[in-house]
Amino acid sequence: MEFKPEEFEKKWQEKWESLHLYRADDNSTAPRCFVVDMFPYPSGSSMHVGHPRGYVATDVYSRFKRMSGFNVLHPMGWDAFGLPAEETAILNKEYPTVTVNRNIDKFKLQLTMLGLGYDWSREINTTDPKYYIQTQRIFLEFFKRGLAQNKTVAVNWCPELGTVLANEDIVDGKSERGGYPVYQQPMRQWILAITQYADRLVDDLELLPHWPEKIKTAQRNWIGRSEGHEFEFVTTAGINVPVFTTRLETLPGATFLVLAPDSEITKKIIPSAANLAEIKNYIEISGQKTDLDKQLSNEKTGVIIEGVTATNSFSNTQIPIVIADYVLSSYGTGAIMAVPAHDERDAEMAQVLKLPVVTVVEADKMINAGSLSGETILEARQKVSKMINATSQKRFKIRDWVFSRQRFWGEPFPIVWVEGQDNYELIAKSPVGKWLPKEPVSYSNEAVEYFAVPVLPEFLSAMRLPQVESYQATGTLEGPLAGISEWVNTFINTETGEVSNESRGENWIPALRETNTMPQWAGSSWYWLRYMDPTNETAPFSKESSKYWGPVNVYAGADHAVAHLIYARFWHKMMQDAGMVDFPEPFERLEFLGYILAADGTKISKRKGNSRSPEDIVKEVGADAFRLYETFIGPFEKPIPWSDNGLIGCRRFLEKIWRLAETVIEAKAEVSDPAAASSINKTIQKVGQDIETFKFNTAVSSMMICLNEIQKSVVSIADFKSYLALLAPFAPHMAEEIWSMSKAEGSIHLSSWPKVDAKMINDNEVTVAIQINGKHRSNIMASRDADEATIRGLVLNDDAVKKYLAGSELKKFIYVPGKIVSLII
RNA sequence: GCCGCGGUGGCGGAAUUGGUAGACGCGCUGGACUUAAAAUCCAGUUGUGGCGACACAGUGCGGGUUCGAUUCCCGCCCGCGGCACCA
Repeated sequence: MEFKPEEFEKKWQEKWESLHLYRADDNSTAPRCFVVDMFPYPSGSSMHVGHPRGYVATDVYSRFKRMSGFNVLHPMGWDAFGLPAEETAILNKEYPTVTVNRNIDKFKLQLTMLGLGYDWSREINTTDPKYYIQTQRIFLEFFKRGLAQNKTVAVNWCPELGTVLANEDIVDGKSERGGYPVYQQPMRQWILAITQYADRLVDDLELLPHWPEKIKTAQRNWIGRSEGHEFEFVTTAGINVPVFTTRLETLPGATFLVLAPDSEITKKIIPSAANLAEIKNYIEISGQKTDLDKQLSNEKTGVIIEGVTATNSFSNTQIPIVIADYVLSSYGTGAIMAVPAHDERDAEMAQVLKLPVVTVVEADKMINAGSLSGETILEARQKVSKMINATSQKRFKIRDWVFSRQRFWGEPFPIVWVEGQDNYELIAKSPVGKWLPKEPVSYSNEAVEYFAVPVLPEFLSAMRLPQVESYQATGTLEGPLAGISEWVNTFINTETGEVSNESRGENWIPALRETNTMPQWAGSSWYWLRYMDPTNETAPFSKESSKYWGPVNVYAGADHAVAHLIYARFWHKMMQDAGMVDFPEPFERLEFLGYILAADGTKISKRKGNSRSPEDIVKEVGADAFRLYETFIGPFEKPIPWSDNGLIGCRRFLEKIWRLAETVIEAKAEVSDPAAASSINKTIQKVGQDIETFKFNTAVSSMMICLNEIQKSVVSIADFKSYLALLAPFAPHMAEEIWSMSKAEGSIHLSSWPKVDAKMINDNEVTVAIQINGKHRSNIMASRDADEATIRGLVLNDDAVKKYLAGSELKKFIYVPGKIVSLII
């Protein structure tokens, strides 16, 4: 019979789904295994050959764990909020839900076509109101803890996209999407205080031994914790300048101070300057620089404040104060002591402004530093600290997270604004009170003060995105929701906290709904928890479900080394503090996936049309061969250019198995050849180990080696079934088809992973290599546990060895048991 | 600039508590089958020299340690990824 995968693949896919083969059991006593893929954004352009790489790998892993006796939860979902869907929807004049659902259907079809065994009963979609009402619910926990704040900050405003972008959305000073210019604009924004968790986010990386070191390092760098000292310089302007430094011992070499142009301290000091006009001019110019400008030109600019100096309290000298934009107002105190001898940037500045350079450290010892000369750096640091009464300080690079977007297609904040403190205090007496932070969140607009009031979980349905005709950008800094009056104008009941667009008499006061929406990161910051309890309507998930399923055992995906994986950890830790989960980290093990690149080594992109569709490949070689190739192509974590070349090899491999199956089933042998049995048992061991460690390429290779070894031998049906079981995670359709052809019971995917029969592995006779003066010259066969004398006899009797030894003296004989003999002559 | 990862045949790659480099797959060469082709099967395939047995060289480059180095150490070169004036 010919091998025609197209004739049985669909049949099995439908059968598996109807049998609920991949449903996880919430009440099993078996050990659990929770495997999560980074869920995709269902774009309009459907999947290319790169997407399935990770999904196939986790599918193989999940099938292997299921066969090994685990209660496996392997679900899938959609990260469907965000700009592209909104833009497509505007273009097609349809509600974004229509766009999103169409794309999801397409993606789901593609995943199913590949035989990926997900538990679809737990499918989630971040844009489903039943899901995002829970995202809003979690936001309330941030709000309650004072972690959701409202600040007017300079944000990255992108006029073309009509929105504010996070730093992560900007690449080389331009928007990641579209490559448009980005400008700094002050705006009222929601901020999540991730900096309050910075220490824990660094420290708890220690709890993650099964994360790749490179991801942990990237996170440490991103959070950027540095430990140093803070202290003040006295100035002749009568104002003290606080500075932060990690090199306190270099204070003797501090020859000037530098202030960030936009810092508060600069504003206070410059009225005393003799060259105020020059300074104001500099501040204005540097304020107009975009991030891109700053990256393009690394040349230092700055201006000295004339008529004001600061005291270096160590050397007791007066030093100049400089305003320069290489110092950032957003880090440290917005002011530094400049030590040009020991800091490259300060050195450049000193050169531009011709300021003095004093070397105070040489070969790790202090010099030119008065009483400190000769001391080590650490001793000097401690002494200076005492001398000037500096305080130890920790500082972080990571900033609080700008968490709002001026878009329509995102989760609305569960917040309404009421006018005036009286109204706020009135509402605080209602059940809303226990959801309020210690410090009220408020802002002023045209002399009116507005207070943020959370919408209680039971009334969150009032905060669903409205179904409206137009949801285009307003063209102002505000988002589309600001232009929809039935969204903006509402009422809140001061007794109950209920929100409604109709005032129903007493206790109802006017309120304004928040018009910003959350960024796409919101829904993806907790979704793995929703899989555990996907239909819960009263909470994001139950405590019991998270106790049973959490944490995720294996989380697999590409990219997002910092942003998503830090946000997810941050949300998780907040939820731990809120008592929603009781484990500190969401992902026990992280497997980082390498991208499939286009054949030319560049990124696959729709625009360039440099990729192939999975449909085409499935048509050509079948889903199983495609799956095999996706895993065989190279190490999981390594980026690899796509090439069709190896596909045919995987297809041939399956055809050979198909032919062997026919022979085996017909022959009905009771016992295999010993060599074949040995080979299969060795392979069982190897494949299991390799899948567990995500080395899928060598697992496939070892199955190929085994097939080459057994295809000419007598193989019993039982042994062949063992082999088939190894193949099942990789080629589920064909394995199932042959399984049923051999009249086996049930599905192969619910059968047990074969046990290694150590007795069948014949590894007593081994090849021992012989090296003479470091060169490989010959091999002998020997018993694995032969003693040295026996080996010595065999070696000296070997023809090749005799030839080399003729006329020479054997100086040394080294035997590494079972492996090698090294002779020195 | 800083941090991380990597460099092995024509190609994807395998092998690292130091022990036969190039498994497996693709491609290529020759052969069998066929009227012919496809498919399949068999043999070969790191380079150089040799009809051949075989010899020498060989894991980015230069050194070192070792009986033995793709693996460890020192100094470079190149590529990829991330961060980027963070005091």
